[in-house]
Amino acid sequence: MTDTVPRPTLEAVAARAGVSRATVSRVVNGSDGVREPLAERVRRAVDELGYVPNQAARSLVTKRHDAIAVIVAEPETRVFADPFFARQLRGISKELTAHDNQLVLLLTEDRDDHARVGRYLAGGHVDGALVFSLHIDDPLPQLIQRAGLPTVYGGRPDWNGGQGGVAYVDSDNRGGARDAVRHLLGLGRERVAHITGALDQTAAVDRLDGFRDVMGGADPLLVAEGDFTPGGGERAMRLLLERCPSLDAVFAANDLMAAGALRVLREHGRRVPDDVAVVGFDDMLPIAEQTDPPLTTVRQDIEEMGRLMARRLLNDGAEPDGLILPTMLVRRASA
Amino acid sequence: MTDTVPRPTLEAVAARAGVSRATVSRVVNGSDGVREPLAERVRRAVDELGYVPNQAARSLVTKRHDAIAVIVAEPETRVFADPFFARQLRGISKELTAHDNQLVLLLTEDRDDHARVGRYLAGGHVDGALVFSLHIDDPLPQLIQRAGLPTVYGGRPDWNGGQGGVAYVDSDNRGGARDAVRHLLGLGRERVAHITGALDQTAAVDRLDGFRDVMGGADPLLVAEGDFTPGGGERAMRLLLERCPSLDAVFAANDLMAAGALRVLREHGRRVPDDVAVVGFDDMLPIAEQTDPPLTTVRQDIEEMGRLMARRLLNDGAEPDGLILPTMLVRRASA
DNA sequence: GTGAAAGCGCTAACAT
DNA sequence: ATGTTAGCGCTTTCAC
Repeated sequence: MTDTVPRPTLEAVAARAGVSRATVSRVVNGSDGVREPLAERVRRAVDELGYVPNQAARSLVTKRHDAIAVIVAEPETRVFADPFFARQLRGISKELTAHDNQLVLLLTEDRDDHARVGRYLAGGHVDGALVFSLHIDDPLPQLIQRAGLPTVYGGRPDWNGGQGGVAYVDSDNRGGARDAVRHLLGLGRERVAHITGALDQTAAVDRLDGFRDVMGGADPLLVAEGDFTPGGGERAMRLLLERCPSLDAVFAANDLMAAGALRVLREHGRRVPDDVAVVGFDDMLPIAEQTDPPLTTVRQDIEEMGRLMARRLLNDGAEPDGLILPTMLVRRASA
Repeated sequence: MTDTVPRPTLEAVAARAGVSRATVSRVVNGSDGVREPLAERVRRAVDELGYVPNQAARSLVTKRHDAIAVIVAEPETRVFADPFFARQLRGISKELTAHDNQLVLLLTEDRDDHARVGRYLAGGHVDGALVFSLHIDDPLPQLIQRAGLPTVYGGRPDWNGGQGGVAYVDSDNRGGARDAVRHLLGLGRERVAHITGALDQTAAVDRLDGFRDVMGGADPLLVAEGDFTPGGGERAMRLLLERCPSLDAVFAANDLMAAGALRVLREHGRRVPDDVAVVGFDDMLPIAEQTDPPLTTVRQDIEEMGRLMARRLLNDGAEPDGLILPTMLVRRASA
């Protein structure tokens, strides 16, 4: 790494402005109590020297870092196959930026990474953590709790978080699923099937619960387990068609699977929505708009979710409980 | 932000091990020259206390941060509509992790952000920068150069970078485009059209150049400008169909536009590939595999690109020149 | 080989 | 209102 020219220090600015370091520090940090003529002199010196505070030195004494870690635990490539991740990141980034915080991204794929992340968090580089994509039984939360950092989870964790519970932000997966199924029922459909997501993620479980809320004790053969991938959606759709050829509607736990289902339906000569109506979940563009026919789906505001996670963390609004964002049914041609 | 328990310091470890701080420091940093019995005592003390070095204190003296900034300049939402971004990030993350470096993500959308980023880089928080998604005339490179940080660009920048040139990693856009067009010609197609990307990005320009390398002075009406979005692909395809109803092949500068073109073609009753053969660029899954018919396209290894960028930066292999990665034609059903 | 001591650049009491 | 001073926790000469 090429050496960078030594940057001016507080001392240098103080000398140039003919004041003490403390005064410069006050001006730089916007602390009041420096009279105008002086403050102005300092500001000029700062400009002339191109002074920028050394963050390491500052952190050393303040014990703050103005940085938070975003941890995405995703061993599979799933995250990278959809824009979800990028959207949340963007929401987070916006909020963090507004509060002058930096975003340190920690991507983890396997156990080794977990240890590394644990060490990093314990190392006191960041003021808090935002955590995503947890699967049931993920060891990460324990590591994080041990590090004793304020943390907000993205998506309802599967464990209660002990005494105080845990701070998280999630979409109203269950309510959204109910809306989807009710919409199908409202269309006059009678045999509504469901393709679940990977059931080791709470989002999948919650959407399944929503489906059941409305369908009650419907034929269990109308539920097929998927995994949130297009391939999984295809397999599940084939299975459903085999088990219940008479089905007239499908609610898939995400758009990717709905797209897969659409293909299988076409392959089997079923017209959508005439023969079978299809609803997805996410409103993930460009998927939802590009399917044939365009997908009716449940929209969740991913970016807002990211923003709110960051906001809670920064406000120490990280009160240990869940914040649930509303979803919205978006009608297109598939149902 | 809840206060975190004070963590043990070097001093504490030294006391517990009955040695000096200097010795502990040596052991912790793997410096040789500490005899075995002692070293072991220190290691035990570290474990027992759960000591983790304070990075701020360390940086203060070493002036290194073991962190690099990844800057994604993307005012539009394009990045977020495709998995490109996430893939590159993943490659970078892997490489960085292997070298015990952290990834600080800087997302920028507008001019204000640029100033912020400039300040951040100048602030000496990171040891280097990786920069993406530049558009022609982007002011960012200047800011970065002024900060004097080692930098590697993702994708060929449009400016020479002055004296020494500039370090970057890019796919062989031009060569890939040539392969695509030759493939079409090899299929016996005679009127090959091209839908370009946003021509303020070098990737789009290079792909267009590749097209022209092969097609020579073909009818200029066979080239329509797109913008890398599906909508842009649709518009361009309509235009092309209008101008040259006899076209029998299309090379789109990315898969998203190819998908749009496919829809328009179908809408106009042209069969693919029988009437019109279509080739995309990127091999962006799940897009390329999910279109109807699945897309023949030019694959670029995005993750590898990210990895190499990081590697060059860390090795100070940031020699000021370009590294071009090969592309590969992937045949599916559309051509 | 090991320890003592001098800072790195900054903030925050405490004086004045 | 401004300056003086004592560290923050670590690495790194320099003695021993």
